[in-house]
Amino acid sequence: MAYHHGDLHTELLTAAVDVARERGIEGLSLRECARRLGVSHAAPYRHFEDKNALLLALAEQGFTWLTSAGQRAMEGLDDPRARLDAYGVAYVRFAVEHPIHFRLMFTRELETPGPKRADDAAPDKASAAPNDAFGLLVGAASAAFERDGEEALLASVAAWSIPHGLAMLILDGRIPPEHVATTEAVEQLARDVLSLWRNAQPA
Amino acid sequence: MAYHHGDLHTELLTAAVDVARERGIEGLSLRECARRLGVSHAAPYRHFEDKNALLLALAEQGFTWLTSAGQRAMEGLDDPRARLDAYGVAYVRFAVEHPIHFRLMFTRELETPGPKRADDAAPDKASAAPNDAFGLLVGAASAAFERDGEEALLASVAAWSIPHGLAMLILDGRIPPEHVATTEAVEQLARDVLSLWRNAQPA
DNA sequence: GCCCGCGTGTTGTCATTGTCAACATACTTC
DNA sequence: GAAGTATGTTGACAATGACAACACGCGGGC
Repeated sequence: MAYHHGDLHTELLTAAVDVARERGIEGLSLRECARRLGVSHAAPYRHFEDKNALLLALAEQGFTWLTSAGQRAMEGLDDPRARLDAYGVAYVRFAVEHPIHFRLMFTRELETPGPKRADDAAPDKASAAPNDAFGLLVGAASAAFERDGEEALLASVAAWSIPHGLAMLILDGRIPPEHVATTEAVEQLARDVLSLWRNAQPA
Repeated sequence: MAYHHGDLHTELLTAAVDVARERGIEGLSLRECARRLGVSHAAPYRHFEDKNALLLALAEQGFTWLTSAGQRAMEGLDDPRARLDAYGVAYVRFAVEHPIHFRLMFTRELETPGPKRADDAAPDKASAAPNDAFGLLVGAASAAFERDGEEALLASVAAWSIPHGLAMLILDGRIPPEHVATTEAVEQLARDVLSLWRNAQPA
């Protein structure tokens, strides 16, 4: 399994993130990744079908990490509302700590690989990770809002929109710098925003 | 002023949107735009310094349109809360109706042109449009939340996050299709999400 | 012990693209 | 009518994504 580079597959993933951090996602190129790892320009194609596949793999990784972060944040909390808030804060924090992943998870026109044959046994392994993260949220939101069925979905969308929007705005530099200077500041901002909505208007 | 193509400058903008709609933003190329307009591959460079400048122009156009849409939506409304909600619904609607513009306005690593000389007289004309749209929101949010100064900013961020997050999620196909099938459905969804938060939790 | 096959990596190549320089042309202004 | 400038064109170059053909080295079957 290990050959020239130990594990070129995972090294490509981390190299891609490095390159994207320096040059932006648009400026990411497979050839540059290969160059940094000291392999030839075509080597990546032995591990990823094409550039899009590598980006998709990063997005998948991001969803997995996000799910873990969410679970960790809610660990030990019982109050549904507190759990939902904790998830929200963790969500924003994740976005700030892994901006490249987060952008790839969402911002991208998701180009599903396009199933060559529908009769394949593998049941959509590719899109499992996002569903995990979303499922976690739906559960937390349903409990917090005490809704079921269609209304639970609506509540989930609402509960998702706030941290998602905040995260996006932060990543796009739309929030004044002093509020996003440190991880602590970001968490505080997320908490403030969430609580502002909670107490928004009794009527 | 009008020459070969009437007004190649604006035609390039609309052509770019067309191409982006078909091939995705990543797949947009200046050469393809030129091809469609029947001009040579270098013609666009007489109207935009480079590809990034064209994208920036589209983003600018988007902010202008968004500001208009927001103003139109709030027109005739007096209740601050109603005004803020109207802005939110218009915001989401704008994103759905102009997805390419919206993505370019936000999703993009904003590459400011990088001022060659700071002593130039023009005071940042490029970034005026986003500030208009944001200013409109800050006003509406401050009024609705009855906050001032630093707290008003926080309220604005909160008020911005919801429609922004919802819009992003819709654009990324994360919302079940039946909720985004028509413009009416989208507006209803936006209204529901906003009102859900308003009545979230009295305590 | 030897051979074959396959996973992995390399070299070479092609079309597309962003960008620039040099050149050409039409409209404007005096 | 001439000069100047805005607009377009042609031709080039380097970088990139992607593919094909080839090379190497390790495993299993005889």
